[in-house]
Amino acid sequence: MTTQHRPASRKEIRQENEKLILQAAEKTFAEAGFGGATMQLIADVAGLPKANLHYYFPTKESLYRRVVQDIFHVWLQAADIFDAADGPIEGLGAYIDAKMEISRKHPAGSKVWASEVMHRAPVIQDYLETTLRDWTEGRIAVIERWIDQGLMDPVNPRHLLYMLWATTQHYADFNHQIETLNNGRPLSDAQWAEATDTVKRIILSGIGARPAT
Amino acid sequence: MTTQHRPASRKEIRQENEKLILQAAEKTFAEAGFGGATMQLIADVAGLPKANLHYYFPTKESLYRRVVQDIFHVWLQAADIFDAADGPIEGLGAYIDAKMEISRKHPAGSKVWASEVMHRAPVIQDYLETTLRDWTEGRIAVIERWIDQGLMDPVNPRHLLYMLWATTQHYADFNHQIETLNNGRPLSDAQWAEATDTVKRIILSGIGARPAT
DNA sequence: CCACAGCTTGACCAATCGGTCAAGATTTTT
DNA sequence: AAAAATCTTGACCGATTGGTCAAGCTGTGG
Repeated sequence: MTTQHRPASRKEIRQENEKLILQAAEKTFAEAGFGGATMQLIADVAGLPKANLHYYFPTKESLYRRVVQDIFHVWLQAADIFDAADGPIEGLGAYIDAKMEISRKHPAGSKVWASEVMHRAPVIQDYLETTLRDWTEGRIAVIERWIDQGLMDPVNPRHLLYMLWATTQHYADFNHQIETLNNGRPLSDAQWAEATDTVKRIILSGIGARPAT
Repeated sequence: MTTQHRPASRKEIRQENEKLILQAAEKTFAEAGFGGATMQLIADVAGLPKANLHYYFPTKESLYRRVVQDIFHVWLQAADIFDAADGPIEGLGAYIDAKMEISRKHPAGSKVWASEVMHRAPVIQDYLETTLRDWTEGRIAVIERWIDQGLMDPVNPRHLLYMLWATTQHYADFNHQIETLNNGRPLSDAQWAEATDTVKRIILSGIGARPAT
């Protein structure tokens, strides 16, 4: 039972504890919401005394802000696949794959984001108005190019994007409902594969995507 | 300024106040979450003293439970259209219309539901396991019949349903994000029509829906 | 018109929460 | 090895919250 006790340096301690706290905070905020989560509960999940949290993050709001920002950056990265593609089948297909993977592996992050946006984005409104808006316009331009190239039917790109977000994030945000309707069991590997496949097939077929020759 | 003061009878007073409180509660729970909403704030929105809320609803949780239950019943009603249809184009099309309409008119209700499910349904888990499960199985059977009749491609009906829920509810739950990406303005009538039309077209085309002759 | 049942409300309370603080432990720097 | 900087933590505090209560108010049925 002699666990190798931390020979940790200062920087290591800081990094390790911040990570521990951020993980506990993400989970707790996702499960209880901002108002329902307490610093004491987050501290318990992280295995640290409450006063220690306030040493690293002065206020509950600053901790929450950091959690939401981190999630947002993970989301943005997931979209690089989008650009490297020659057409909608490859690009949108890979994007759906990536977002479904995130929904499966990190549902808590998705829930915190959803909760933040549902409450009118009190802490990340500026991100919505700058980074997200720019990102969205960029992808819309890509989709419009595909349409012009005859690689897909002329559908409204903005609403297509919303549909992709809605569908993929639904598997994270509503995972409890989906589990309940799956007889209380989490989706198996095969079920996740079928979900991803169904989503891809309906959307790609729905927009009349054609392979880039 | 002499507002016709309540000649109200006992029953009328009760109905009127309960409705007032439930409306204020739905709005407040949607905006702040269960933990973030306070009885005092709900009372202010309703224009009643806080102690009066506790007269009609003994605890915050009982008020919240009532709000969620009411929303759930509205949702179930919206699906009657589903059954009366001869095929997917008519049935799913009408269902999408109905749910988009609800998302536009009552976003608060959708948000409360989403929040409840995201937090693992602490108060309506039994509904998920009974009513929602039965409802879902029923609709899956309808869709499977359409597939057998050759009215649409053989897609997994369960994931198709999730896709419908995800997409339509997204316009309510994430209305703030959508508004922000629309230059801070709510969607116009025309934009709502285009959203609904795009969703219907992609999905109905995506599942290869054919008219019932 | 009177007695009773239902409705209203300001004042109040115990519990909990976010946040503070000072004293001690540990590592780094000089 | 001593001084400085950083990290840890139990005890504590003011503010807020959900909920209570008793006294007064208002329809209603006899």
